Amino acid sequence: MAQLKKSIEKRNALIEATIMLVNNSGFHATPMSKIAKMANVSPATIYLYFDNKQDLLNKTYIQVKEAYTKYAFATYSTEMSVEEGFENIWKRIANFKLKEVKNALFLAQCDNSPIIDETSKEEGIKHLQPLLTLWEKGQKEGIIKPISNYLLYAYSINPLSFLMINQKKGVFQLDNSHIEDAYNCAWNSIRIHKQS
Amino acid sequence: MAQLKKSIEKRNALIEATIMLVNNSGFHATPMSKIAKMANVSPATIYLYFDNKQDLLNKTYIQVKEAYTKYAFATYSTEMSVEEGFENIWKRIANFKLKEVKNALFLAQCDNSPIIDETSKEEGIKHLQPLLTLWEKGQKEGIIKPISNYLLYAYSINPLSFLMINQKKGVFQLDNSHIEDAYNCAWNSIRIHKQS
DNA sequence: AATAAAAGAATGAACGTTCATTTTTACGTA
DNA sequence: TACGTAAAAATGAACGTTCATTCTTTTATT
Repeated sequence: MAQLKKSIEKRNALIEATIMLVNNSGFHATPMSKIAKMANVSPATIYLYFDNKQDLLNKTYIQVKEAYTKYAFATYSTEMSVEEGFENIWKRIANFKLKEVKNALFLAQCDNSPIIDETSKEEGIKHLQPLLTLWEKGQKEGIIKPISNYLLYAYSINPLSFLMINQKKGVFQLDNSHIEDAYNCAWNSIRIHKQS
Repeated sequence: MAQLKKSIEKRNALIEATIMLVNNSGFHATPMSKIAKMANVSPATIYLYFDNKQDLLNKTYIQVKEAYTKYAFATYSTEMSVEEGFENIWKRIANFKLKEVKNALFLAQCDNSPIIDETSKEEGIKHLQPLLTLWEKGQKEGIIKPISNYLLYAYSINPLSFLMINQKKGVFQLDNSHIEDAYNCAWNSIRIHKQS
């Protein structure tokens, strides 16, 4: 791989095209030639920026995942209370999925299939730490259920991916009132309820 | 396609092989030749049972989905109360995912990617009706939140798929105590809480 | 003019599917 | 029961296409 000069635009066009085409057809059903065409580039040019097709996918995944986590925590501060902090992070994540549908769909598909190298996936998960720390704090304070992080994530964050996918199909609209309902589901599923 | 006689075994072997290989590599990365080899059959033989590769995948999907929904509702009766009925169905679903890991993973991957025809997916969803009816009843009784079916599903049922996938990776173990925790998350997320 | 970037055509491997042939099964006849 | 035969089922090799990647040439940059 050579030094890239004025070519960041081209690299971005390639990543953009990859996202679009993978969303619509899946990775293996998307030929390099199509990616090249959509990015207005020769197929050979892709190989100036990426080692091969798998590398293109991995790098795309990591880049999108980083943008996602960066967005998720942009307005969060560790000074916030547990409930306030959770609501803040959750709504940022929901917002990302509303605004950046393409990117969110791409992540959902990658996370649910074996097309991404396991090492690239780990690379992408790293930045989730602030949320895990917040949960830990909430558990110490008796606000969050004392259960595995995987369960907390499965019930409070992951459902948004499912809603995304169904929104894409057009059978469901994830508008602002639904977002509020969804937030209540998420929060109710992980918070501790006073005994009845 | 001709009449199939003693060949149900062969058909099943093909479907079984498809599930295994798609789970491990994804659909497009699984050549027909490998499916044939794993089923101890010639590649050409596949075409006696299925029209083409896509048809093989669709039929596999529908068959597994039907087994799944049949299992899910096997012990449910409409006489049950809403909470009882929900717990019954939920735990059957969880159980299916514990016992039939291969099948559950296969469904999760198909449901989250564009590899299955939309018509086949609709075919697979049809059998979920009893759960939707139960929710409707619960909403009338003021027990279940008055929100979209998609939200109810996203928060109470879909998280199990995520937990599945992470179990397969070996980073999480979905044992009986986790199941109980997960059930509480699910139920808390969709039931109406008394005002605080 | 020299070097880097990009292009398009070429290459070779892999794959889905089909074809020509062989093997197995079913069954009527002796 | 044993045999012969026609249909069904199954096979392995072959075909044609697609695709990732590389090679050679052209274009842009310094």
